[in-house]
Amino acid sequence: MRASQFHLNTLKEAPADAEVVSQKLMLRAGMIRKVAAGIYDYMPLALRAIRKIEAIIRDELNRAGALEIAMPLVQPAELWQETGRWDKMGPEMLRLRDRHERDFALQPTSEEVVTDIARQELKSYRQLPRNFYQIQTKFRDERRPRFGVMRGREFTMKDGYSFDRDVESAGKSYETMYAAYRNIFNRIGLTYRAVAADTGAIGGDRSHEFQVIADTGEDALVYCPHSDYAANIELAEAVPLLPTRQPGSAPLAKTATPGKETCSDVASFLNAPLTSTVKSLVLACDKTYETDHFTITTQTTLWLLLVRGDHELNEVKVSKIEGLKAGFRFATESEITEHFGCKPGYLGPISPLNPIQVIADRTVANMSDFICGANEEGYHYTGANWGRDLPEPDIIADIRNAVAGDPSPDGKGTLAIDRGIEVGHVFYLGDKYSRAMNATFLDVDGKPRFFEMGCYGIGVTRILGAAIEQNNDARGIIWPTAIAPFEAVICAVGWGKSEAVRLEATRLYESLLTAGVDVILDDRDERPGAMFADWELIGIPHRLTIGERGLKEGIVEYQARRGGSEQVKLAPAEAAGYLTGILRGKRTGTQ
RNA sequence: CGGGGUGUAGCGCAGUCCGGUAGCGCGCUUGCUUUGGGAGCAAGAUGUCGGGGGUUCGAAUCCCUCCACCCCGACCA
Repeated sequence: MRASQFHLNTLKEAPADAEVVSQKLMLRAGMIRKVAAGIYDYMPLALRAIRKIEAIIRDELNRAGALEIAMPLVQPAELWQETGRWDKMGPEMLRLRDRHERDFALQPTSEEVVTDIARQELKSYRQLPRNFYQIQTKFRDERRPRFGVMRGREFTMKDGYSFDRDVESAGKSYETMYAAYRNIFNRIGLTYRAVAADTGAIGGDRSHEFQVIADTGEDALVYCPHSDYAANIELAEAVPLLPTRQPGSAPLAKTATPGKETCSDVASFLNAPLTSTVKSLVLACDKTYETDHFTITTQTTLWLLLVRGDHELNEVKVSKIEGLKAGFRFATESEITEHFGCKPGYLGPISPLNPIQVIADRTVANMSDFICGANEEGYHYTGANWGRDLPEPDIIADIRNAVAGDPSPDGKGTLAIDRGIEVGHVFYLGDKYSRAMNATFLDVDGKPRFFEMGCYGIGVTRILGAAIEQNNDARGIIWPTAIAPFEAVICAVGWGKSEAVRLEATRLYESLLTAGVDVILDDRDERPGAMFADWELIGIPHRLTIGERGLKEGIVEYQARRGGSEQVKLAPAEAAGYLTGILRGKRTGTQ
């Protein structure tokens, strides 16, 4: 490709509404254009990177035995009604009507359609296992699209689905996909971590997220540097920090703490460690039922949850506790005042105005001589002890977020936390969809059985954003070579006036093309500063510069985008070989 | 959806309080000079001032209304 025939449109300033670095750089590099909230044009540079990502995904999935298909973007309501998701999905699913007033949805995912394929196409256990995937546009009408392509409404996703005859075989399909995902992300060349993830209503332990490590990531990843333990913080077990309860020695004392409403304020006011305080959080569960045909009554139950003062409540863990599974919210201030006889900031488990179910974190349950609110404005208790000063908690459970420094649940060291961007997810579905849609095959005994399913997603366009979030500097993007819009650029300095530069640059360009290098020749006759700034912003990983000045000394210069300003001086005849050597080394090195 | 904010040239912004010829920088066009880190000079082109309604002799500016976009808020690739 010659730059004079390509479409480049770089900006010195990013549009004001761009927030994260990947969005700013993609807009400045002219890769994307915003058409509406969360909806973008992908210009030639971006599409080249997307196609490379897709090619790697196809290659690895095909190698792993998956089969590419294409399912419709516009899907009939009937299929979604079969699984009940037509009602469950809510406004995130964009619905539309055709001219006959029939309901359709723009697909946010394709479990229903692919299960419909399976129940019609897969009739015998002899056809199993089978794995279908597609790379296709998805639409999710996010409440708040943001971060450019990282959380768009329209995006490209690879979604795949496996069908197996039993749980054991489905486990193998899952492992095969997990391994394929590792190969895919290794080849793409980003630093990532595969972490155990929440399985929601399905249960079991077969759900892993592939997270690109970046400080700007929305997810927290808990891992053990000394073992292979790694989990999303939503799931990661937070072990009790006190092995057993020590008997308390301090007397219970009500202490004035005027105006001190947070644990850290109370701790510093009382000159006590934050770890000796207990944080009280009040949740409410609303249960609605019809008392008769005309009246709907709401019954609200309040729960008091206790975590240590320096810990945070984990709402995903809470949602798995019996009695809170149906859903919960934070109690309102008036509900709290009514129940505790005191405003938030001074709440505690000792003698609330009305009795309440108490759920203590496992660490809290072993604390002694702790500090908690006295249910009286301006006062806290010190020296509180379970059993002696208040009843044992009704429920003891892991309800806090793990924090860096916690012991690893596998006992092999101490946990650390990274932030990550979720770019892939493998998930065991079981027979949730096959059962709902009556999708069966005939097993070896001649009896119909439900398919055991798995689903596997990769956010193709999100990978672009994640790659940039992870790899950028003050000058712009730094693409991993495997997904760069071009592997290399030749900057021809003085193209317009120097015959020697034109000849040498063209010769080098041709020999790189012959060697199979994806190279762009910058023949725009721009000033060198402008060329360098453009390609550094765009993030092309390898650059060769040819100018009259260098040619007089018999050299062209090589410079890597990453790694500062060191230039390698090369004889023009050896430049192509030098670059292909680097690229070949890279290619084998990352696999 | 709730709260906050912004809409003026392709991009970044000023002008709005206090109504009176629509501006600046970047980019774009033409010419000359320049040519190894976003060139200089000169001459240009580009706006329904987000839309609609109102007040006024006169509205980017004041009033009403609608819209779009952004930011902050616990289901997600």
